Amino acid sequence: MARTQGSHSDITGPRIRKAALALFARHGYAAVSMRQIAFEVGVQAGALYNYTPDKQSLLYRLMHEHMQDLLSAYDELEQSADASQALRQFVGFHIRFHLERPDEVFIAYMELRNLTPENFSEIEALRRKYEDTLEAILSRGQEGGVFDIADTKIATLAVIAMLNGVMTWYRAGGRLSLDEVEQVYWDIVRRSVSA
Amino acid sequence: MARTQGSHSDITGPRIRKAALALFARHGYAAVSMRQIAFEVGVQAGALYNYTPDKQSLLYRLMHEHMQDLLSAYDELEQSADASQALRQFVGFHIRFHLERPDEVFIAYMELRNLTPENFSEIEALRRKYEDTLEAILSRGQEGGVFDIADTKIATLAVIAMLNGVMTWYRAGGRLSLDEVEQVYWDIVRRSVSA
DNA sequence: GTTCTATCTGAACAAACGTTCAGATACGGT
DNA sequence: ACCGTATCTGAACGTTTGTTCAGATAGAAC
Repeated sequence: MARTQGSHSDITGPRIRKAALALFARHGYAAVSMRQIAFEVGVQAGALYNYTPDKQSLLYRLMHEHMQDLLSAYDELEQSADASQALRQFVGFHIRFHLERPDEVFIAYMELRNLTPENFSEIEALRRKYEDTLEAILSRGQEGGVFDIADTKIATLAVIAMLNGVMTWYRAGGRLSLDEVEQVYWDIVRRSVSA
Repeated sequence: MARTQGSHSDITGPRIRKAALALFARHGYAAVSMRQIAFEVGVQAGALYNYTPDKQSLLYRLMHEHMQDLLSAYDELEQSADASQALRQFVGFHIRFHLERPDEVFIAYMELRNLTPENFSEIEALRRKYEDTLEAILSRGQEGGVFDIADTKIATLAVIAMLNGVMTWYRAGGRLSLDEVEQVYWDIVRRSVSA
């Protein structure tokens, strides 16, 4: 008989979040039931409530942790003083970080509307914080004369949107390697902002 | 007493689709019930089934009609033989067409996963058809030497992703007019592909 | 003015939903 | 060997879900 009760599973919590992540990404938050998540973990639905107060918090935590990871990972990079170098760095970082976490990324921007207003505000603030790091690079280059950008706010959003597009088609082992993808996108981005 | 029955309402069908469109866009397909849609129309849930065999078909039809509209609207444009002109035309068309239909656009690419496999294939084929029109322009310009593009397939997806980003932030009456938005994006696109 | 029929109501269906909780269980500490 | 407690089960709760359908109704056709 498999061990089913009593053991203080330090691993059940992570397993729940992992299962929820995969299911939310594939079917969408609203379309996934607590019972499906529980089944994936190999547990009854009631047991989930030892690890989350409710379904909404499960979603919020996934998104919050992802945004925190994103920001702290970028912070750990030592940014080049040269704006052009910094931009190249950003492009590479963004592509690699996001391609490594397709499920988190998908959720973090498809399930925003399923957050409560308060939760939404917090996630949105983190996202803007990330966007601001890119805009800072663009503004710096603009002032330094290495970039020629009509509107840095729009350019920021345009670049991020473009880079995010990678995730809709990139597949490991496909026609292009990660390095090639990075190179191609850097080519496009560089020229779209260069003086 | 309001007229509630018997009248062959040629308008109920469109009203159902309109309500479904708005609700799906705001809350997501899975989170919207047939009763909510019916309430919005001012009718009982059962009446919806005079106009759609099921909820899934309602979603599919909305997406299919949108993609058809997109393709036929673009076909009606007389495309310039000059690749650069054609690209500019595409950018303007894409931005305007999509900004005029925020709900349809939102659904057409957020609810793909809620389609049955067969329905998904059909919508996906239409989307690829649209993307191919852009790639044709880029390839033409590449061969003619007016563009310098490393990979036209990626460039196609990158441009469309970038343009789609407009819808996440543009609001009528905001800081920029539609003409200005179009101009800024054309600037970015032009430079990202120019020789 | 009667009949016909498309349209809608209102109730019903089984299934699934998120969440709660008393009770069973098995491990860690003693 | 025993206890204490964290963990999980299993059943239950009240709602809501998509969908069906017999019957009511009102406009169209004659």
